[in-house]
Amino acid sequence: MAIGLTRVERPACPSPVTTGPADAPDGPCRACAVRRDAVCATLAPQDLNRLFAMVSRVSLEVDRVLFYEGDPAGDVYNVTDGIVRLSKLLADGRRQVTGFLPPGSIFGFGSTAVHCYTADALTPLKLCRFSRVQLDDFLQDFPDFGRRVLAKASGELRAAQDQILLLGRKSAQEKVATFLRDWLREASALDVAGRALELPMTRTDIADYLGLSTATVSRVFTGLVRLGVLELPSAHEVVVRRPDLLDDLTEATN
Amino acid sequence: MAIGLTRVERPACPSPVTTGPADAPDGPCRACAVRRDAVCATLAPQDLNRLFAMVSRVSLEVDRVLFYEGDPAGDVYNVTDGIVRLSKLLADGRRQVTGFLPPGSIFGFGSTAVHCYTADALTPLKLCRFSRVQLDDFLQDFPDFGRRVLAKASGELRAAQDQILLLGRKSAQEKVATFLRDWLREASALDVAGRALELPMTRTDIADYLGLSTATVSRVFTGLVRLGVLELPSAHEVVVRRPDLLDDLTEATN
DNA sequence: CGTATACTTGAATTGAGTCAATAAGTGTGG
DNA sequence: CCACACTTATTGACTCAATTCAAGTATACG
Repeated sequence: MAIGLTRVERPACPSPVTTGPADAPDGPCRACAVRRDAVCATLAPQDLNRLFAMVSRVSLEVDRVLFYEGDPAGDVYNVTDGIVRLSKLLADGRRQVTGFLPPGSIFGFGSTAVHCYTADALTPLKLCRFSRVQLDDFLQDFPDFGRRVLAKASGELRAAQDQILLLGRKSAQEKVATFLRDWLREASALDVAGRALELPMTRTDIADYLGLSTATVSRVFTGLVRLGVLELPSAHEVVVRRPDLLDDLTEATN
Repeated sequence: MAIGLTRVERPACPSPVTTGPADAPDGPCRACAVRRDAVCATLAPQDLNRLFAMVSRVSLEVDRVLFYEGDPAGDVYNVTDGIVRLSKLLADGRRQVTGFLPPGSIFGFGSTAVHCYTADALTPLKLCRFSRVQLDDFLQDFPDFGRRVLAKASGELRAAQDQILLLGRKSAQEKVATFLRDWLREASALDVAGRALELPMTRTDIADYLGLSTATVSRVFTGLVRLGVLELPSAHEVVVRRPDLLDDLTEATN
């Protein structure tokens, strides 16, 4: 089996736009889109204010890089808007996307001196940034906060193990079907179901996420259309006509 | 590409042997093999005693199952001796080994109602078992304990992401070389280097860990012997003659 | 010491990749 | 508003790495 080659160059200007706490919605955090999901969800209002006073808000345009694999690490991020793309590279340019993080996710915790993946903006992003030291203080003072961070971390671990199963043992069709099913689930938790679903990532992103080539991803997509499972109004929109069939295809029963 | 098929049946008797705290070494935990690595490492002696009073010690023979994927979850485990094998199955029997956990690892934390992998004994095992409720109490009372649990969890996450890169983008030879290098590193942290290294797992385990077939694993092994990188005194012993070459093979430079 | 299990190796097959050509969007500026 | 350039997606023809199938050989164990 040959290996996907997606060479990624460093863009000229990776610097994100940073602003202080001031520009956040009036009652800070009150109007936050991930108020219910994020690690800070169970903090009392006054504690939330204390946390908010420590964070800086970060905005990032599409494809801008937050940090590169190998950069010195020290900050923790909480996604409030948009989707973060995490990826790793091999020396010869082969890329593996390790995750697409929706709002409510945190990343960058972990105690390595350098980041072990690149984080960039799949869609326009808004993040809360705080330092590991600040995280540590909060873990100290608010056990429930720590519990929620641990819960997020173990959720990520669970997802990673599912991805390991997918990458190690599933066929191309099963991989794509699983990806679409999961994306559908995630979206319908927020969006309205039934309508066309937006796929913000490119075929290359999907291929690098599933350990395939773009050609194969494309072929499987058209195959699913032929089967009547999907419609593709455009390259970045999917209508799942038969969620039941899609589900069957995520895992052959033999 | 076809998919590895390793059908796994439920053995008749999966029940582990459990004993109370009583049978532990005299000053409990004092003589524990993972005293320095485990989550409990930084607890003060009296806190350690409190923790020890809560845990039950579990012993497991080779290939005995601790719990199955899908079993109701509720306990957390700390490996003190031996190696735990974690694996997941697809409906048709394809297996993916998601990890081999050495002493000092914890697993089973995470807040799902059921376990999302099977845990069994790759080698004779000794574990500390405690409930999630007890873990929670400890997180509440000892922030430093919580920090160490989080550090373990993020270490596992990092390892999982490395495995995702390996499964998604590496060739068979790169996969096997990476596996051997990592195993060597891990062992030399404990064992004496230079001598024959024990590989307790079968070729099937390795194949299911690397997303390959046993035939391919076997062929790559003999290939590495031909290259002068390895010697294989027996199927479960490796001597790494050229660690430098092995390292080069973990990732093609193009 | 025989029987089951695990490992190796060869031959043939195949799923997914590479390479390459077209098609379809997406902008940008005249 | 259209023409040009550029990127992204689809599709076909061919290739190849890893699989399956099938012996044959070691190894372990009761």
